[in-house]
Amino acid sequence: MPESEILPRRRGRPASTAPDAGGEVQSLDRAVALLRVLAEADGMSLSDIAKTADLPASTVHRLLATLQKRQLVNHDHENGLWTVGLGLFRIGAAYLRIRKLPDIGRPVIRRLLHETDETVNLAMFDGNELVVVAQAEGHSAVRAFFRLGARLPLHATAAGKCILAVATPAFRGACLAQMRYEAFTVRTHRTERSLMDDVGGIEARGFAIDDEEHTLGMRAVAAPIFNEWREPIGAVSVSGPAVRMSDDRIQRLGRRVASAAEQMTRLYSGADEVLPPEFIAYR
Amino acid sequence: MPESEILPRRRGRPASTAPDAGGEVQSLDRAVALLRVLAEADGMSLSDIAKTADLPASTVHRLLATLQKRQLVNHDHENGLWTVGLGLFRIGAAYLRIRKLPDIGRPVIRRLLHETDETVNLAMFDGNELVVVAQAEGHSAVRAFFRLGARLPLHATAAGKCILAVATPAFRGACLAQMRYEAFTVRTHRTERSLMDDVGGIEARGFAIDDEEHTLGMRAVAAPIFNEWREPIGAVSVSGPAVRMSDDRIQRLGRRVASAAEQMTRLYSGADEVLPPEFIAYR
DNA sequence: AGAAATATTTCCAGAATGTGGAAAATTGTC
DNA sequence: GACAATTTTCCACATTCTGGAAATATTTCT
Repeated sequence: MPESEILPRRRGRPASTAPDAGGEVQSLDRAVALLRVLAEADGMSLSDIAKTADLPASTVHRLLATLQKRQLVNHDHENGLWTVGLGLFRIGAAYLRIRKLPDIGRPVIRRLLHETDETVNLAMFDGNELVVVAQAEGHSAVRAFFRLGARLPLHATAAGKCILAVATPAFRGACLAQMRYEAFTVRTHRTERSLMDDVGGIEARGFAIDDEEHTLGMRAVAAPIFNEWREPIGAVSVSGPAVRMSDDRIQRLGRRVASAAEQMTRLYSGADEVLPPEFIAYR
Repeated sequence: MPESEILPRRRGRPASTAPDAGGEVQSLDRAVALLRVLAEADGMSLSDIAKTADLPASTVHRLLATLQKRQLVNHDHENGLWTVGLGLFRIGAAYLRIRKLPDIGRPVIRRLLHETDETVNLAMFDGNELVVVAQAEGHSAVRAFFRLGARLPLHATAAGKCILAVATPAFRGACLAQMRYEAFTVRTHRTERSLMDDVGGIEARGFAIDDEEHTLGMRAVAAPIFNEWREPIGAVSVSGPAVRMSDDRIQRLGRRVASAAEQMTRLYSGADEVLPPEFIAYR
């Protein structure tokens, strides 16, 4: 089990380094340009769009008609104006769900890696489980144990336990009710009592500790990340071999992880401006 | 209807009534299909996408490469997975017409969440469909069923039914004519008669009720939000597990949702000034 | 370790498909 | 009422897209 898993690398023929390698689809490229034009102004006539995009009206009309059928643009039949459609919003909204936390977290975990030289994981909580969505690997011999997309058990990882610690009592109860207490090592919590004794101390301390509970010889610390409603949406963790993770260093790393998590919470909920203003409107 | 205004009418050759008149651009149509696929999953490989969209891998690759150059999709060079991109979000978010309501509604739904401790959804109606544009999730074990960007069926949700209830007879007729009555649960309305019996009582009551019609075990209440012309532009709903939603509580929540909707109507139609000045510029 | 299977990217001949000028059908203006 | 402006459709032409196959890599067998 403690085999250092290799990250899933890219398969297939590698992309050439040429700047415009790969395909070029003219009609699609033009359609995207039209969407950009439409996004600037709210409601344009066909001829205005054609003029702005520098394309013949018939071509613009054909592209818009196709987009309209897919609901990516609206065409007001009263006044003939074209606008960006709800369908586009629907697709665009998926971006927040999928990419917001990883995009925000990447620079933070990168700095964490450089400071600690241990593996850093960023995991998202989807209501049932934690999923690793970004990571930075330490350069040591012992490498990452979770790969991108790996699921972290709530009862046997620092990330999972810190989520339990900050959840509402009702939600925590629901999680505990269906907990299966799979035993990964001899130190894995196997009863609710044992687990909750551990979890109870996390909130005051500010971070959770995994003391060889998932993998023998590995210790980790983690802290939760919140959204603007103060709901935990994920966690950041630092893990390394027990020989390097003395109790003393665990405390220092724990405080560092907690401050990194706080920073990500601030970024995620829009306190600081690192993302385009559109983010703020729809969080 | 006082429709004697000198509204600018549509100019140019009128569109034919044929359903698929106008242009068809295959490559663009396919690209939109790919975006839809990507929006559903969080990260897919090329071959998965090709399989799902039922297109040859080389074609998919060419389209994705074009979209990537325009930032509409991301391609992770580490693991080769494709996701929806920031550019897509930026264009979708530029949909100014749907921007005003979420901005206004956010504080209202936040208070609604704190008062009720149940999931609150704010959806916008664009004449064809209802789309969730903001939400506040309850802290309980049972969570939201609709996420941002989700489409709400008119016949099987409280939000949809309250829109039908306040629409003009002509518009309601048009909606009913193309209603497909998809059955989500055993309680979903499956005939126009059944649906309209329900809808008929909504206006007098002030709110609509979804009694496990979309999801078994879930009940919800909703009320419509109007613009300054008294046209319904969206709805706010509160939903929770049936065990917590007694008939008695449904009545109380319904009245509360109705008053929240009224407040949003007032704010939206400009009775009170709560928005920052820069907002005006975008209207 | 080598072979087979799987995956991504590029290439290219062939033709399907998109292109855009022109015509048709309207509304607005003088 | 004629003319200008605008949107939509039409259609001949060849540009542009298509998709099978090859190239190049990783993962999994044997």
